[in-house]
Amino acid sequence: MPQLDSGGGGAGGGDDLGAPDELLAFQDEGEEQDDKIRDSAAGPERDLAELKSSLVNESEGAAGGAGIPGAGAGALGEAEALGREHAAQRLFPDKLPEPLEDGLKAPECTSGMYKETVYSAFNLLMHYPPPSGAGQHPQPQPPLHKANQPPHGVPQLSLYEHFNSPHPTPAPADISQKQVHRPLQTPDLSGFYSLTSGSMGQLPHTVSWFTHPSLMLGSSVPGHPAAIPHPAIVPPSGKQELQSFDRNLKTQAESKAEKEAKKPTIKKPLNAFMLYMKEMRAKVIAECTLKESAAINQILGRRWHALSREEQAKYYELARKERQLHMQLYPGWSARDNYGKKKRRSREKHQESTTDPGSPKKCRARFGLNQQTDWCGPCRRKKKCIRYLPGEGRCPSPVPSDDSALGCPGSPAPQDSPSYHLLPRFPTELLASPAEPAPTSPGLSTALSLPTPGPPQAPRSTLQSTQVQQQESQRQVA
DNA sequence: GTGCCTTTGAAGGGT
DNA sequence: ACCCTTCAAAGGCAC
Repeated sequence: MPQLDSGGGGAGGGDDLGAPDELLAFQDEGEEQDDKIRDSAAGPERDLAELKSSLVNESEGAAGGAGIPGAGAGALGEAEALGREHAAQRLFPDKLPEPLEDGLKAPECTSGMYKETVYSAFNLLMHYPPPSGAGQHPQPQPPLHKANQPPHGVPQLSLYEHFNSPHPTPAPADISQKQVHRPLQTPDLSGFYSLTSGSMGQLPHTVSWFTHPSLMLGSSVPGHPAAIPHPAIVPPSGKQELQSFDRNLKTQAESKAEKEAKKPTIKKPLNAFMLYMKEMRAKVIAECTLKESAAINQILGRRWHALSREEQAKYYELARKERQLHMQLYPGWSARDNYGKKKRRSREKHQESTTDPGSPKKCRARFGLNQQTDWCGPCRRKKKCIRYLPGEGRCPSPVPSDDSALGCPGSPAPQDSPSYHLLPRFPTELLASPAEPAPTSPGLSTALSLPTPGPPQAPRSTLQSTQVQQQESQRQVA
């Protein structure tokens, strides 16, 4: 992310917040977190550490009251005291923290995004009423896919939102099969991610991950109420629920394959822009009376570029915390795990592009269209096939001050931006809000100040592509 | 019912 | 190191 160059003078937040620097910061998270904890900085990391510490001790107490062995007992003991104190305070707060989203949706509240710590909502999990068997030996739990599945249509919460939500969605029992393949330290945690000693070592500065409240609250943990789901865990879609007698008839291989199919998907943590979109989508929809996400996302993309560094920094920081939390929750998870789950198009697409004459690339080649920008009329469904030419890369996109500056030095001019070729699909009159002649927000005004639809600027556009565009425009009008 | 569209960022594999 | 691909959210739309 080039928008955020180094050298920001902000205290504490003056680090580079772009993606590469995020990584650096993330890699140093352990020390940073440790320092924050020690330095008593009132930040989310401290809350997390405190809560984790308190939960660790709760867990250990439940396991027999064994103290913390080893040299780290002292430090953890302090954290324990702190954590218990905080936990006790938060177990009976006068007022529950407001859902983050409410704050985010109000522009005037965005500055206080971190006033309520990211992980403070962990405490909310403690408010879940314990099951009847709480405190007793864990009983086999029925599959929670049905019972605890979020209502259909309920948008998935980000980690941040989830742990700040007063009504976090319940968890599926088998959060992931991954932990099944890992050496389990305790069968009680089989429903969750176990933390092996190796994975412990991966988190030297954090309390063992199974002390995370969402895990501690698992039904398998004595004394803890019902399992709380992780928002990134999504039960597999489809009708995989089988009757138990059916399962018994399955062969082992089948059941294995079935387990694979039933494996809940652990979603990727949201990046900064995704978090921004989640927050601003409703606002844009309200302002523009648009609902089509593709158009909304175009606007949001422009507004994202129009954001100041400080504003973007909030989301980069939020995304960093999401990734951090995600990493702690799922130490062995890889984004690769979800490859092919959304769409199995990698190989198919590859095959298609090499064999199917009707595929976008082939089609464009046949008609002499620009692979990046030209419309692909002959394609049946694709209006724009290739977004980026190999080697051209993405627009470095320094933060533009206005719409005209959306083009970047050394990059295609705005009118060559692929988005502009979507104008026939999302005409200006549609992107503009008829209910609001004058946009209320500057960002929106820049976002909506789209160029009028027209053929791409020469010399990139060929006559053919122009004709295709015109046809496309006529088709849209019709 | 399924996949596409559209955006940016992150991550992993390949070269 | 760089490039490419995929996925993350969202909801209308096309097939």
